Amino acid sequence: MGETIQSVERAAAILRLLASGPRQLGVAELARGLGLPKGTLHGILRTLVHVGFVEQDPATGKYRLGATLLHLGSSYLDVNELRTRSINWADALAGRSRESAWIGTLHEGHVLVIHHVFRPDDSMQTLQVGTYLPTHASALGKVLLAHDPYAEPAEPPLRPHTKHTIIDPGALEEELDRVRTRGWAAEMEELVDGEVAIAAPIKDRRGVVVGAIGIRGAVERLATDGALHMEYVSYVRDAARAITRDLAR
Amino acid sequence: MGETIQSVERAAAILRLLASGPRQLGVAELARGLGLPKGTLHGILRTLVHVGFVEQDPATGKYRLGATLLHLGSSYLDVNELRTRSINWADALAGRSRESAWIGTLHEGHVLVIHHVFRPDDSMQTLQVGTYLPTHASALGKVLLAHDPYAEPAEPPLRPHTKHTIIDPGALEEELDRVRTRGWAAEMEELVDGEVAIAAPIKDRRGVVVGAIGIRGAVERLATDGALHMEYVSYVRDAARAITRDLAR
DNA sequence: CTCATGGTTCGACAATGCCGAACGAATCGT
DNA sequence: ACGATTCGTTCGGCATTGTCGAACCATGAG
Repeated sequence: MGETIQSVERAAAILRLLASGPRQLGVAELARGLGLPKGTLHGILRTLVHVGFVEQDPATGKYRLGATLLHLGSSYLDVNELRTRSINWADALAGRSRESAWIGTLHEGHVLVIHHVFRPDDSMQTLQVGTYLPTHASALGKVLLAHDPYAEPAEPPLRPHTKHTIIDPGALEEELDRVRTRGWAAEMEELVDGEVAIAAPIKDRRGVVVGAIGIRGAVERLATDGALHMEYVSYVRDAARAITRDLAR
Repeated sequence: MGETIQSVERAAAILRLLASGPRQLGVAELARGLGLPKGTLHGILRTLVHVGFVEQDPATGKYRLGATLLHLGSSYLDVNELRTRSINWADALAGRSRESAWIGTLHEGHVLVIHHVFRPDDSMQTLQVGTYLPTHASALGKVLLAHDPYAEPAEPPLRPHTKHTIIDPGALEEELDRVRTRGWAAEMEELVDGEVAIAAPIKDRRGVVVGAIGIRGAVERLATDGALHMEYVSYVRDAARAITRDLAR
């Protein structure tokens, strides 16, 4: 056995491809996308259907992700120590700031949202747990990037989300320096127009940054004339410090 | 190739076993649980780690689920038609009833929660999307069970969650009959003490039940002297009918 | 009505991954 | 402090396992 099991790796590639778009894919499309013969793919797909990781549309014969994955994903949240330890602090942060609170980790070049508390007194928000945020255009991402030992500033080019998004690698590096020295990150309408965010790093007992926590809300509530209200910054930093302390025990 | 690919099936079994408990498991434990040689498992685990489905604790060497699964699970939600079509209705239901709204599907003998709207004006609730509810002890489960062609009342024995849980198979069958004729299900403190729930079926364009929608809240708000307030029942049934109509288009 | 495209089946070949025993490290119990 | 377990990991031979490509039907478009 050389290094890694071929069929399992291929199965994972199929799942990732199915997850990459909202569309459901057929055998032929997958074969083209992965450069594998149709017959081979069919065998793996049959197995994935059997274990519930993939579902097949009875009408068209095309394939999509299965419900078992949803359950496995939520099981991951139970195991995740960072999340279980920080849930209460995120609730408190949301309550004190009266804005939505977020917790994220670095994962494959993106910020993976592992917890999300809605803004109090404001329903009609969709939950973002499990989704990706861009590292260069989010407060959480800047914090994680700034403290990542491998300093991987996501694969260029930096995609602009609004006209305020930092797309110049040099400017991003300067911004990350500021984040490092200051200890927290701001994001001024760089991901969504009209929304700003604040984030601070969470460290484990050895001092390495394992995640970030922050809030996000309308610019008119959190800032005046482009300057953040510092009370919100202290809320976020307090929460981050509390979780860090909690993880050290 | 007989029927299904061995290594992929084994990989899935590993993931399910890791998801079954909050604890992280070692190679030896997995080998015992699955009846496979340690060496074999190690190879599959190495691959699962490589694709991010599994993480290994650097300290203890034990394995736990990986972050990629969380992202795959949330991707499933994007693809799921029932969910995308019913989100708005669930929001409306939660708003009108001022209680938490839930949408679930039958999956491997459990109710899989695919959407969950918090109760308005009440933060500090943990999201339940992706978790399982028992079929025999939840309003959603009763609805789904009552209309399941394969009529699988979950594997006995029926586990009691409170002293009101229906644990007698005969009594459950009677209850399901009532649900069928009445068109909706009630659950009076059968899952959690002090909480009641109401649910109604969602059908696709062919008329088969593909899911259920309902609300859940404190018994003192939703009922008086053990009798549900019928206005809540109509809220739920209205929402279910609206989604059914929506799916038919 | 034809043709292209999509999902599925099949059988032969050999590459692939399974297995069991052996290794070194860590932990537990005494 | 020291054996005795128990753990995660490595390795190489064997045959089981999965890969491959061509052939098979359905479906839908032109």
